[in-house]
Amino acid sequence: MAQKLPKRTEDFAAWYNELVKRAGLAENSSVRGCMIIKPYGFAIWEKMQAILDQAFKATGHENAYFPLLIPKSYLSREAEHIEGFAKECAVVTHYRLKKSSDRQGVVVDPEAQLEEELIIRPTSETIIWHTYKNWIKSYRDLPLLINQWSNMMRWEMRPRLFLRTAEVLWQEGHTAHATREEAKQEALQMLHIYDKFVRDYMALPLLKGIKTEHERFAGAEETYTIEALMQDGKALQAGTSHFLGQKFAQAFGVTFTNQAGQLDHVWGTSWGVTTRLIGALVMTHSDDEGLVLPPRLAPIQVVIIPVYKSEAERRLVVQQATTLRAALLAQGVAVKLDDRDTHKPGWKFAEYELKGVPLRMAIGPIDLANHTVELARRDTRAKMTISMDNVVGTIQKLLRDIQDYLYQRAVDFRETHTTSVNTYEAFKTVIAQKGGFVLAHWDGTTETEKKIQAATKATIRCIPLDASPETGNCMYTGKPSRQRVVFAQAY
RNA sequence: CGGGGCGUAGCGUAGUCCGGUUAUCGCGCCUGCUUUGGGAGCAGGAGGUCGCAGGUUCGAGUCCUGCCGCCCCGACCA
Repeated sequence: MAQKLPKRTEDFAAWYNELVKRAGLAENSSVRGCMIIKPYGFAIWEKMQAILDQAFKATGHENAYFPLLIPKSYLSREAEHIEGFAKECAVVTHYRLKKSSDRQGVVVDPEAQLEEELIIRPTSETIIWHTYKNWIKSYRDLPLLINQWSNMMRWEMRPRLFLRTAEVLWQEGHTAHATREEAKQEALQMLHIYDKFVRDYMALPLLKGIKTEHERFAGAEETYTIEALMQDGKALQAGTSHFLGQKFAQAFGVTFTNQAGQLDHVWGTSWGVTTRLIGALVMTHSDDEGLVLPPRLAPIQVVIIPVYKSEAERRLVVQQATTLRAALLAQGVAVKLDDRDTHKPGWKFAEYELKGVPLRMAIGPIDLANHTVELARRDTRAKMTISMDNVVGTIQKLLRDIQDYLYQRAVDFRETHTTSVNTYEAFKTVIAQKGGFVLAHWDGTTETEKKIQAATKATIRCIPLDASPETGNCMYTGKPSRQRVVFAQAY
């Protein structure tokens, strides 16, 4: 008898942690803060990569690869940027080891010290803009639309699987443009690509908005964000897209001659999403039985489990299951037939529920006699017996239904966990007791923002992009405000 | 880096206060038989430098000193 997961309502953090490990997504490694992404978790990331990569290429971006190591001096070029990242950089100082004096182990060879230390990239703006200086001379070289799939490292104080790790897998896009307007459009375009991906594939509704000055990316002129709401009422930043203005072009001397023959600095953007998306996926849809995956990202969409007693029954059932698997594969359904004889059906039922496989098909002697199969939905846990004749069509429809249902359920959750307040007292109560997104008026100053954060742990997640203007007074200072902003406690 | 806690089999743990034959239990693992439509049962078996290094003692998982690692809370954060 295997152990149950902790309950979400009792200990959300423990539930999440156990679920990630038990479902086979990832585990902690012997290097603090660095996780091992296991095959099942990596399969989800590969699906995410494939879909996003296609969307990037469809909008004219090309993939490239820049070095992991960045000369230290590059990071001092853009003042705000270094301010934001200096505290969490891993530094390479030597290039050789040697046997220790007791011959038992190795030590760093003090004679192999680097003249200039190298920084493991916390993000690649600096080395990329250093390179762009050589690539860009004329308006004819623009726009330059580059993406890279890579890893980066930020020495986080308190790591958590997928949500906050020291080493992170991600993609980072870095583009250069001839005009302010074009760069800004690019940053917004990529935000919309993220939004569409997260909504359509991850079945997760998002809030699109602008970060306040306080929460803005170090070195950006404007940061756009997509914010998701988790089941425990905390917000999660799922992706960001930055309009860099001319800051990095100025810091790295990236200029071009425009059509009028004048020299100007180029305009930049950068945008990225990380394996944190997997954490968002887990925390949004899953339940106390385990993972719940939306069909469009599930590595296995349907699992077939044969049920039998005798060896003769086993042969007949597996034969039929193999035929059904082939029919599903032919229609592009990701199906797995688990015909291992080393585990019992009940064990497999629980196992694939833990792993969040959207649909389970059980087939046994009774089904062979009745020309049926049993289907079970992971999301609603509903079971149904259907005729074998309709299996493929029914499954395709159910997969679409599950995708839609998960999205709708997440939308409903977000709506019931979004609250408008007009007073600071009401704000504090909602943040402390209910959580979720809280819409309130704010006077636009970092000072007020910091005071509210210090008192309630809630931060301004974003200034919504698509909200209608509404005049009011800041709940904290009473000063005038033109729009509500979104507060929440966040990961 | 500040505060708190914990290191005993692959995992989770009892024992540590108050030192004493062979270190407890559960899960998992292996073998056999019976089982197989919701995490099977019975029987047998394997698996341990008690985090590391010193010290006290006739005797240390247990007491003392130092070190290392991990977890939780805070500051930080995609």
